[in-house]
Amino acid sequence: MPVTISDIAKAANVTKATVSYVINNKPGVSEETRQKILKIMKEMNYHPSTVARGLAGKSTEMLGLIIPDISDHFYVQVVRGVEETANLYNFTLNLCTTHALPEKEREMVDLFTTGRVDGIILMTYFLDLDYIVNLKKRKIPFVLIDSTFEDKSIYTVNVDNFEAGYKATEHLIRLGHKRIAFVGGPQSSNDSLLRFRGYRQALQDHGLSYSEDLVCQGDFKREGGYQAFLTLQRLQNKPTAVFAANDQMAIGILSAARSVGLQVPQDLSIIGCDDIEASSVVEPPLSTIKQPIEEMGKRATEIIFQLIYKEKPAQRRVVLKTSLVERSSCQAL
Amino acid sequence: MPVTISDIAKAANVTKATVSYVINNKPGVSEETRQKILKIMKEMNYHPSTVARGLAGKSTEMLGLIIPDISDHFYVQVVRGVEETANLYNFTLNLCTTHALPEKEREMVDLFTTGRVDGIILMTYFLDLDYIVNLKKRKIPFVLIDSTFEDKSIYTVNVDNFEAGYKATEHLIRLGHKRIAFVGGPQSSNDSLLRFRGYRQALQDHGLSYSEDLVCQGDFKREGGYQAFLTLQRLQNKPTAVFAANDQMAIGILSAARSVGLQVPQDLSIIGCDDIEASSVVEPPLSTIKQPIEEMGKRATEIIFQLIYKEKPAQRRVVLKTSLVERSSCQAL
DNA sequence: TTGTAGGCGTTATCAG
DNA sequence: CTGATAACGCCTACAA
Repeated sequence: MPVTISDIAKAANVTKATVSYVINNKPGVSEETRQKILKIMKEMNYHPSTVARGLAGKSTEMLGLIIPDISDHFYVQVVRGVEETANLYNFTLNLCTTHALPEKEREMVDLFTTGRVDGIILMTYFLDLDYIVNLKKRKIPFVLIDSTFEDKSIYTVNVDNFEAGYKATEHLIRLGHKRIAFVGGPQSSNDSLLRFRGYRQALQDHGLSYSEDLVCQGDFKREGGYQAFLTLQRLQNKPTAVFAANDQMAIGILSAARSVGLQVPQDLSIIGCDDIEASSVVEPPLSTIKQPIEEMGKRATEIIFQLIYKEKPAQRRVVLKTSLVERSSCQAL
Repeated sequence: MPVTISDIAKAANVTKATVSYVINNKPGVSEETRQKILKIMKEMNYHPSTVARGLAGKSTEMLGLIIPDISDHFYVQVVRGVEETANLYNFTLNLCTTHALPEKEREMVDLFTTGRVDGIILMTYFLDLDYIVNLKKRKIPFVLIDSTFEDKSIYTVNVDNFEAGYKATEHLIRLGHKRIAFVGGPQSSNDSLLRFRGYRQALQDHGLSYSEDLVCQGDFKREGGYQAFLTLQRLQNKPTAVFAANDQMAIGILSAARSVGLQVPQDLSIIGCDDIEASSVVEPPLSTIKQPIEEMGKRATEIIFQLIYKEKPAQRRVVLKTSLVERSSCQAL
């Protein structure tokens, strides 16, 4: 249906090969013919079929991106980073979601390894290390984002979640808090676990005792934070500060605190993690640990392109640092 | 590199054609051979190449989606609706952004019309009607979201922005407000224009006079709302309520009001438009007009599939209704 | 019921 | 410098 390379060849009175040469600007074509062909291509509004090109073994100019869920702002930010970087290379994104279903994860990976894309960025949580390592046999570059694997043979990009927990807790400690609660995410969350470890380590490094009472489990949602705080409030010895493993929960804690008549930050300091948009408009604005999420997408994409173009990436594991965003939800004791 | 149809054929002692038949479960293959082939495909973990299949004229199982910007929450929601619907059909998304650059828009459309995808959903703002109508010649289904065209020959999905403006204004009027300001988006925004028209119409229908003084231009951003409100404050006869053409600006107006010592909603009622996440956590929670953005993506995708599968969509123009979300930023006078 | 052969649009190889 | 020609993996008449 659309105009093909043969149409151009015919119009220019040459063969397809010659046209192909000028498309990929390879030598072996006289300047005269080259210009003529270029002109005709313009006139006929010709665009090489990426599909055919892909079949013939060349680049598809597409990157596969596998995320669990596009409703989650976290992944949206990753997508943003990937998209913008891919754009620089004139690549387009092939996006799919798994909804954190193991079979879907495998299905999507299989889909992408059939030559439909030139590289894959994956955020999967159920594929085991064996499966991932075996992906290398399929000869298509891939990078993992936010994965739990520490294997040295694969490329991964992560945020330093331990450091995030450490920083948040340390901030509270510096403000003089001694009874600091931790509200975690769901059991299954590795990120939450690492932040928790950072929290413990910070307590320990500053000579504060760790108490299980002060640790609550949430679900990364606002309501979970709300409930968790209510639980905390039933304690004899209440916390003066709380570190929530993400901002959504921190905001839930904020409303819970208000609902029981506490003032933030006068009566309670709160720090979150993520730096979502809502955190800056909430009252009081929420102090938080900002993660370079978009940057993760960017770095992963850069690695993919190095792999595609056969350059050797500097490192296999990149771990990005977080930063403290001080707003008004924390106060010195 | 990966296992191909020939590999399967060889292993099963049949020809590629036979394998192809069972892949597309067509008749003409004995149940016995079919089972045998199926089994071998499983064993060898075979997946037909979508690329080759696309070239041969079959479905690519991909939808092209063109948006201006993935940093904008509005488009993210559209993507979400599209993605989820496409998923039901086992389609994958080919996403690209134009950053609202005219050449990019054209480039992406051209890209997608070369057979790389089975259908296109586009949110472009610079391609003229002629160009769009001509797309039909390329024989690939497409649907426009949030477009300004009223042409009856193309498929479009929109939100009723006029109604949004009307509803917001009417809400304020019902609360007894008579001096209602309007803070619009950038000049180029058609959505903002339509909401403005709704605003005017509501005033008129309720016998209120329209005054140019009460209309300010913003930029759809928080800062723009902030500045716009400061301008409004310089008026002799100040407004008692303001309708912002989007929530970001409404939030800016909220801070501006606070900064000049006004209480919301006691001294000033504010209503926004969009219902972004921040609107529910801001203090006081913002009343707004909720748009079914995700629904737009969903509807557009459904139309695309009807087109792909040669069913006739019920209508060419679908216009979705908005709804009022009452929170605490508006008060009866 | 199965196999043969040609085509989809492009690239690559190898002569001329 | 240019032109045939054979892949690439799959689909679909048509023939056996």
